[in-house]
Amino acid sequence: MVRTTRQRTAVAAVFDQLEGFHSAQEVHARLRAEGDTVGLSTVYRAVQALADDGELDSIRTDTGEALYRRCSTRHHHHLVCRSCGRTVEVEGPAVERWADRVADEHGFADVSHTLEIFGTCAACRDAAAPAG
Amino acid sequence: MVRTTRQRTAVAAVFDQLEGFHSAQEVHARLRAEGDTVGLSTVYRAVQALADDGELDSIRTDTGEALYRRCSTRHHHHLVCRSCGRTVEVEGPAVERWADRVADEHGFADVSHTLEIFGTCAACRDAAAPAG
DNA sequence: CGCGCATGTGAGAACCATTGTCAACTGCGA
DNA sequence: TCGCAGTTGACAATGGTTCTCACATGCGCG
Ligand SMILES: [Mn+2]
Ligand SMILES: [Mn+2]
Ligand SMILES: [Zn+2]
Ligand SMILES: [Zn+2]
Repeated sequence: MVRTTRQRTAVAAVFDQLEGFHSAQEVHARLRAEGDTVGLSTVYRAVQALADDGELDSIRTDTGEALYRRCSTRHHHHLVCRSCGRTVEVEGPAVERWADRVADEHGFADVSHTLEIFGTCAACRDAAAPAG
Repeated sequence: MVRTTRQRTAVAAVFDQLEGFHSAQEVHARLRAEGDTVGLSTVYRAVQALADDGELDSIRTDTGEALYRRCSTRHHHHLVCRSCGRTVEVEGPAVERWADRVADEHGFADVSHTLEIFGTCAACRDAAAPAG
């Protein structure tokens, strides 16, 4: 049976104040900075539990680091800025159907999928452009 | 300027004999077993170089481990069996266009994407089914 | 209200894939 | 063949994540 603890509440609260994806380490540091001490192990357990419950969405960076963000419960994917990390939730029913169909055609069952789109957002392109 | 060395040749050769995805560690062990000694660091550098050249395709496991496999040069995605790791290369031009369009609509440029489909293959389902 | 205990916590160690170091080695153009 | 930039590999270091285990505590129950 799952208990409501100060620590779990604090970790969940962080994601209410934060946009985009953040690592367990980042959440831990932020809590520390606020004077809200929560052990690193506990933060890891908390974000994983939240992700299992579907309250957080998770992705892996190129380096294999796990990032989490609060997300809507409905199935969706992410459009992520390579430069600033800004993310946009996107949906594509047609893609969903395509994935299921392709898997079915090859005899695969219990189908799931991961899909992420990467690019450089307009703000980051403007920032990089020569002034003037 | 890139040199042809015994080690790089050996690593590349492994992927000619192997189906599916394999880790650097795995490749290293296999070379060792064949009496073909190649340093672990060298194997890591070799698979990364091959991936950069587009000769190997790479994905990350749930645990963040990098896996590589020889793949065709044309853009495609993977349908992977959760149980045995068997993979099928799949293509979906419509998905490509959708991803580009979605990114464009949100002002993102230099767009790329990752897409993987997971499921249980027919063979694995048969194996799991009660005998008789 | 407490009690009891299953759950949760956290400091620190362990894990383990990956990367860095650097002296020795070698492919290959000149 | 020479010279050296590119390459190697034993080993150390990194760093994110997980494990350990003694201690703390939420909460159902009496
Ligand atoms: Mn989807
Ligand atoms: Mn694609
Ligand atoms: Zn951006
Ligand atoms: Zn299978």
